[in-house]
Amino acid sequence: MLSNRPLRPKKQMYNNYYLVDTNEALNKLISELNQADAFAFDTETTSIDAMQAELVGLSFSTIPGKAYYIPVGHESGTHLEINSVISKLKPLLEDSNKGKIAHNGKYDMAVLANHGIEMKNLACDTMIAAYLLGEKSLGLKVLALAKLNIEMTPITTLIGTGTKQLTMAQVNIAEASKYACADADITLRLAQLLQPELENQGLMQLFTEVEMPLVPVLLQMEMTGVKLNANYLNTLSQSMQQQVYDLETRIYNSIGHQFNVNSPQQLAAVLFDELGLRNTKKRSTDAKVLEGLKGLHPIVNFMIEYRRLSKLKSTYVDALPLLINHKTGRIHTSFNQALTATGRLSSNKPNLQNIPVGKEIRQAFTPSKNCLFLSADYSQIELRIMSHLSQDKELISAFLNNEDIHTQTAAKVFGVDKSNITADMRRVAKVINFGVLYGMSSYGLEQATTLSRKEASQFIDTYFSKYAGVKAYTESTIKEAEEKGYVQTILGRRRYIPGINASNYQVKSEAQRMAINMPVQGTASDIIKVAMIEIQQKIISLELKTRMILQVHDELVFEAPQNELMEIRSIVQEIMPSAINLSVPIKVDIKIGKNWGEMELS
DNA sequence: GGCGTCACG
DNA sequence: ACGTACGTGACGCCG
Repeated sequence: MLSNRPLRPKKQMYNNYYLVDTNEALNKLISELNQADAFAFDTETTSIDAMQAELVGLSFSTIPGKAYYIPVGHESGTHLEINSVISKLKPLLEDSNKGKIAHNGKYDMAVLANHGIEMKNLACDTMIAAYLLGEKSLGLKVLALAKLNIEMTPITTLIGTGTKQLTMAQVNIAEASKYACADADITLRLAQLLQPELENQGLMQLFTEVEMPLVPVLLQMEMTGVKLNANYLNTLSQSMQQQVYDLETRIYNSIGHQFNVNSPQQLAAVLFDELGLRNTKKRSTDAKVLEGLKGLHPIVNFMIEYRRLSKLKSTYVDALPLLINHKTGRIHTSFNQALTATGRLSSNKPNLQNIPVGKEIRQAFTPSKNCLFLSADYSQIELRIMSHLSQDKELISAFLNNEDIHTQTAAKVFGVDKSNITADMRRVAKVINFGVLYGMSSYGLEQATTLSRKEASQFIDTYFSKYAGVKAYTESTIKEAEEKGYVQTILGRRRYIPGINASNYQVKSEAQRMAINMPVQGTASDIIKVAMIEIQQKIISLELKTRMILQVHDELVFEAPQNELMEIRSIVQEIMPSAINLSVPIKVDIKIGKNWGEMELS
């Protein structure tokens, strides 16, 4: 297949790039920045990790094709002294009337924060703009080629690769200057190109009122971090190590030889070939398969427990303490705002959005001295959103009347009065309610319950006859996707669904499920993002010491001094439910605790 | 670097 | 008849 890339030649980088290494030149640049409404900038540093990065230089651009580089941290060559540069730039960067344009501005803001600059007014982050526009690759260099047809020099040309890789501080100033100026220049040009596209696609409000104001909120959360009780985890690790060792021994004894218990392939050989245990379809050894093999051989229960323990130990108990920052003594996750297909955030290094529920691990997360944790989570937010988007009468009335939604669904699909719903019936109904959000199939429902395919199929039919609005909504959403090629949230966030008109059944079905789920999951994300921005504004305006520290999709966790607890509780209880108006009330549950593992409703 | 597995919402 | 639940990130194995 031929490349989609335009055949016209790459544009030449005609440009005026200037090195700023005298006070005169710096003053001239500052006056130019002062006269501009907005400017693009970029930082050069010694590390991709903002918490470790040392500032090497800054580049600025106010006019396409023209840029300046201020070296401040090169190991050789002469340049201005870093602190004098910082103090001269600080007023401009902290001026909230001066718009800043950057590519992944959260990173640059973190670097500046480490030099005492609290940057204000990130007006356009080109990485996030590209994300909202559905660009597949968000790197500056790739976007420059794709959107501007400009081929930029990769950083490896300057610093090399592998173990011999240099840092920017070791690159000579003239080379670094050209590179850094191009970054600021291209960022500015991209902003000028992408902003009209946002406008055309109805994404500008989402961009300027949600995504851009969210950046400093996330930065604050990342920089604050969270305290971790490493001593506790280290002790826990030792006792887990003993248990893991004991389980390994029992596993080997049960079959008479050793093997690598961590190898699914070797385990499959033991279970299916050697022991001849029931071998359904593939050679999967996942938890569900093991669950089905229970009682057939002693190894099965040992393996189930071994998997649980080794997962907790390797992923959390052992890994988390290693990520404690030596300067702050806390762990600092990184939130990715431009990754998911639905608009959710993601969290990495470490991922604090998948810490196991329950006391054992979570109690290791503790508040600072004299503080408590307060967590606030949206109750059944996605079903409430489904009721709003679908305008289904029965779903809406359930939430308006504060009914137990799973009990109501159970009553409808089982055809039984609410007073006669058993725990089992409610459990099935809960799975069905979730299934609706995912574009459920009879097979999916069968797998998630003990129902047969036929029963599952009947329940789905009954569900859609009782909640006709939901059925109509899923059908119209799929239709919209087929016609437009994308679906959207309440704030206009889009997800393009390329497979929606595919002839392949499987591709098409997957696309349909994505189309059904994204507006729901994405709207939940819109709502919590708005709430985060408003809560943070309130915290700042009231000069509270409370800090927002985590977001786990439908939950916010705060660290609050004892004497601010009641105030932050009422702020959160005021703002979260009213962040975006739906056709149904939004409910928020608040818990307070002395660690993340022992939170109690408040 | 892809795959299987499993932690979360 | 088709053959799956939606969205993530981290770990260990294997090649």
